[in-house]
Amino acid sequence: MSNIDTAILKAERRCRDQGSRLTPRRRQVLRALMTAGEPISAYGLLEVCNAEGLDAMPPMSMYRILDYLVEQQLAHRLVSSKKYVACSHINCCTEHFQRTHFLICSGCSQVREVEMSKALIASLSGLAGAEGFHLSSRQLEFSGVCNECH
Amino acid sequence: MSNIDTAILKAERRCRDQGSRLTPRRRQVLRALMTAGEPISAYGLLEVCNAEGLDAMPPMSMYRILDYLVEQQLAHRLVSSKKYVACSHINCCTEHFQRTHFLICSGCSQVREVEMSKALIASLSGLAGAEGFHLSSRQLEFSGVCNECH
DNA sequence: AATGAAAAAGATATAACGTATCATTGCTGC
DNA sequence: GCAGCAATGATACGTTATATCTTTTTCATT
Repeated sequence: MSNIDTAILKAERRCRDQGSRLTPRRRQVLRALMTAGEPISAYGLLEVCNAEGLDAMPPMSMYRILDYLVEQQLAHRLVSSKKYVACSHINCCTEHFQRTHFLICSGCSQVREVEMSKALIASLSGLAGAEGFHLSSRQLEFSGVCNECH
Repeated sequence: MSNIDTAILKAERRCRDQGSRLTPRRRQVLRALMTAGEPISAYGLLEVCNAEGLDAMPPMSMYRILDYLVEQQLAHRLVSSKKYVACSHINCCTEHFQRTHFLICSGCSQVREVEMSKALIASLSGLAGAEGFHLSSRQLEFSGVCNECH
């Protein structure tokens, strides 16, 4: 059984535990997202899914499904590139990180999804506090270059 | 002389020093941006400018001018909201920060533009390094709530 | 099984954001 | 004034995202 199949099973369980369902459409999108293996746009996913023979899905449905997957933390939306990635931690954890960041390689589009250290959160909150702000961002995105591309 | 007028003068000087010009159109957009006082979209700015009586400007021109202003660091683009703000430091510094972050209040849209501390940069770079990445982001955006809205 | 409420998905239209390309205008140094 | 370059205008189109209404599916209850 492939990694992806295992992940789908885990995702199904997660949805059920949350009182919702990983429907066939949602499963199809999640699988497409995992298969892509790199950030992909909503319309890119649409193309992939609609090439798979099932009836054509309208954009609205794709956005709804992506919203759902993001809500369930099975996927993430990268605001800096307007693309989506499957969560890297579907297989490894029952609970998702509270705060995450993404290191996005501008060479190869590879994305590393990393938990924020307590120390980093503390220093960010401190900085914000000094300016009279209470932070609420749960996700940060950094662009950079990975070792291979460097 | 208003703050904005002073800033325009400074901006003009900055452009001249860079070997370029703050043309009437560019000045008009920069002034509109400063007058708005909060993040505003390219199309929002277009409306403002086109309401001012001069000939209508096409979207393309607005984007070009915004690109220019961002390049000159007279304005910044907030990727998380697809909006633009005038740089807060036109009046106070000759050189702009190398790295900046933005604290964006989700209550009142107020934006605070802050220089990143060396310590923060160091801890971010460290984290990225541990993941085999070399950071290149020069701008981070945090959403949060300001004291007044809290 | 029939039924009704709620969740999900489909259909259609349109809004919002952004860029490619080519033509025209205007500034600047000779 | 005129050549060359920077800036702007005009037109068209591509991409991303949402509003709204309808239909289908699911699932608990009778």
